[in-house]
Amino acid sequence: MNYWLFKSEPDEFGIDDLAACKRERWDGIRNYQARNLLRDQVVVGDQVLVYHSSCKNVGVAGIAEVVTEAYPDPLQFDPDSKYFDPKSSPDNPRWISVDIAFVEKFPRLLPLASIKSNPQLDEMVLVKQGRLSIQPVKAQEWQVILEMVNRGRADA
DNA sequence: GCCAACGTTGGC
DNA sequence: GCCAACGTTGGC
Repeated sequence: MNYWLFKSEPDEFGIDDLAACKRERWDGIRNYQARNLLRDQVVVGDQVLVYHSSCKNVGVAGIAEVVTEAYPDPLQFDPDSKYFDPKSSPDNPRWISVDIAFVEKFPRLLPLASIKSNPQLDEMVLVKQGRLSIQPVKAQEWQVILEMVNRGRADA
């Protein structure tokens, strides 16, 4: 079982949307590094930190679980979608998706600033290579993050 | 809205 | 295959 961090823009689709629909296709990935991780390493049962980016409060908002293998992202074939890719074709799809299911919304968002200020998380991909939209998370990093979230819970 | 970091494209 | 130009991401 692997741990990941998936980025979303809460204005488009955030943890609350996932909590409401329980399960959703994670689509629109248009970066090769992220695509390769989805294709080669993400498997059913993997745990995912849902991260909110490009918004007022950036940080980790909750947890989801991978519930399908990678399959072609249908948006790449839809001319009306902003994720349409004219260079892709159904017999040789370029982009893929997985489905994820809602697990938990944190009582409080864990801000990026808190993650950056924790020396135990210095090596996180989020800190070192912030732009990648699908990121591997080490088991140890996952633990540290959950501990930070749980401390916040106790304060609440 | 600015800007740094990074990814992609395309000419050569 | 290099590299300059350009586009995008995303924190602040």
